[in-house]
Amino acid sequence: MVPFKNSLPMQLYRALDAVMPAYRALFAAHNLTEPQWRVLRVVWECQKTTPHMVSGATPLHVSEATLISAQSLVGIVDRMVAKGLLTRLRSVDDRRMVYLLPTPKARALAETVLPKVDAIRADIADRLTEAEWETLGALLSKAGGTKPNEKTQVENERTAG
Amino acid sequence: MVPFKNSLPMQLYRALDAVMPAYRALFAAHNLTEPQWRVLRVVWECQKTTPHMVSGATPLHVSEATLISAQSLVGIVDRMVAKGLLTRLRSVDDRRMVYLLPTPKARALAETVLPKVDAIRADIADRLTEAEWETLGALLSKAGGTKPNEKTQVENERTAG
DNA sequence: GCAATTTAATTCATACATGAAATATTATCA
DNA sequence: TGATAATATTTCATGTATGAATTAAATTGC
Repeated sequence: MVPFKNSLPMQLYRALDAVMPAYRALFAAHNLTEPQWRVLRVVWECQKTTPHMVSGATPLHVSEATLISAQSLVGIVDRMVAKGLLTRLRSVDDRRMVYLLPTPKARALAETVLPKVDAIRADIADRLTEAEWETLGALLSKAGGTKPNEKTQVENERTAG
Repeated sequence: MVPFKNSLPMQLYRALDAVMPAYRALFAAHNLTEPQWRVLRVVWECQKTTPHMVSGATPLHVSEATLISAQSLVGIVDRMVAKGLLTRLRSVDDRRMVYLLPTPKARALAETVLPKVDAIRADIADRLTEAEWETLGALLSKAGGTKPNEKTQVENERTAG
């Protein structure tokens, strides 16, 4: 029987434990939690890539892109709205729908934090070669039951939305 | 800039999202949460591997082995005690110390669940070859900045902080 | 020998995760 | 057309994570 600490979940959790503190410290320095950053990043990306297609940033889309459940998202967005980072806009066409929009403050914040996030990423990137990163990514998705070339759920939703 | 979804954290979270539901469903079927299972497993292992060395199962040890912070562990252990799975025993030598002991009920539970956990693991194991698993493990620890025989993050955090 | 520090466990406040269920709205089809 | 199903979001209850502070006991320095 595989020792507990060599199990796939524990190896994954350990890897996360190793890389996340640096990111979280950065986010905390900007009064953001990690989930809040993920939401901000996705909402910001949606605005940037499709400036006129506000419909991209529905809670469902953000939920899928961030791997944050819809229920969790409610509270996260609540707090971000309270902090003046997001606004909720209910659709007139389909009043079940809500659009999440970044405020100017949020956009500025994203543009401040993104380079620093990338700096951390670049630092971590040095630990492996290009080829190794590629192998790791492929093995991770394979271990997760997703064939390398197969589209992920998030991707499908993305292209669909 | 690396797309958000191809970042190491998101790849790790996706892999966890892919493998954990099966485990969590099993744990839930036995009225356990995932952290509770981790604690149970470690406490049970300590008992099993060193039957007379009760001192192995201190909260600190469990915290390090499970990657659960000491504060979180308090509540988790509280609930497990309430469910009759653990008993807390305070040391007479050093009254700051507590030993966590599995009840007979907990031991029976562990022996019921462990084979099922291993069945899930075996199922997942088929997705990669032996060599690939080894590569994945090596790359994960390398990506985490930990050389194979180096101490874990939790330990480092402690000694560093 | 005792003040200062360290250590182990815990508490507290805030934030997040999860399954189940509720709410409101729109789509389906017999 | 009107009951029913599906969809998007939210609420609720319970459990967990995290940083900061607390308590109690043990160790160290002087």
